Amino acid sequence: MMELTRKGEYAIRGIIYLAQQQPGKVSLISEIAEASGAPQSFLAKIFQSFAKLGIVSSFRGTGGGFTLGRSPASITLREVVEAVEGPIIPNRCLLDGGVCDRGKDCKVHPVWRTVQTQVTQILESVTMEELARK
Amino acid sequence: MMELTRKGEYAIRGIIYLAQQQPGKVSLISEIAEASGAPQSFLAKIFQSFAKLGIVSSFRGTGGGFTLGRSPASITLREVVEAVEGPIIPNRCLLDGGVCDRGKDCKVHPVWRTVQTQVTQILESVTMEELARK
DNA sequence: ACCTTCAAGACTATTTTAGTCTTTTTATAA
DNA sequence: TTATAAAAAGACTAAAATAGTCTTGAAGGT
Repeated sequence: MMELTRKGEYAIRGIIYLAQQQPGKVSLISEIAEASGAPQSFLAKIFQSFAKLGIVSSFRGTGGGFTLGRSPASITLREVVEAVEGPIIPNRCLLDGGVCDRGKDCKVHPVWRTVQTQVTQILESVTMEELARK
Repeated sequence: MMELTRKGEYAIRGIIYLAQQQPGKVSLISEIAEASGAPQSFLAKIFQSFAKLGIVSSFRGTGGGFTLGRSPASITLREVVEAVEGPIIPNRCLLDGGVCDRGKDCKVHPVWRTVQTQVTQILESVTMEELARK
């Protein structure tokens, strides 16, 4: 239960790789893919969505590739995970402000809310800067 | 991310329904299914596995059905969830004692370990007795 | 012009989820 | 002892999510 997908793993490894490079250094997707053990074209898709979110910056043509879009210290694990896996929602009831069709006296609801809060906090507290340290 | 499946939801609702009945009262699967809004034959499968684990007791023939296998206070949400969804493992690396192919210097590993511990503790601390109260 | 690199979108295979249906076993009751 | 009532077991199916691949296009560099 609650398993990160391969997509999520590749995403994290790829971003950490970028965070470990010298600031401003542009890395090819082929290079990132090899370093993180991810299929290149799959990782390319992931990084495309990161580029849209500003987590990475992309450059085309000769000498192109990817760099981090912001400082490693400002990118949290939560942001990376949610970018590829969607929001952290342990239960459908927690969608849309948490209105559950099972009524207000559902005792399970607040438990999942707690899980959601805790997990979010843990992932929020970890930055790429920390994860990049060797 | 980290979403409980329908199976998990049905399982929880079904067990709570049983926990709300008078101790010793036998409930038909058709009755539990209706009360919990689950497809009967699907819920039957779920309760079959619960019976094997001793979470519920089953009785065949006329007057048969299901009761809780133990006191509601001794059945935790964690037990119910893990019975249907498998162990709480946010990352593959945490399997088999936590040996990750990416080496010991993987900084992400302990984060997922923390998530695992926290979620497990939260679910462990909630019993069916509490959830059954109206 | 030509080459390099990412962007976008269509496509596919595998696995997981979410069930259904049929047959068998066990128990009760007439 | 036969009928009936229920769960157990197992085969089966449909839909969705995951985990990719492949082709073409667009942007930038030489």
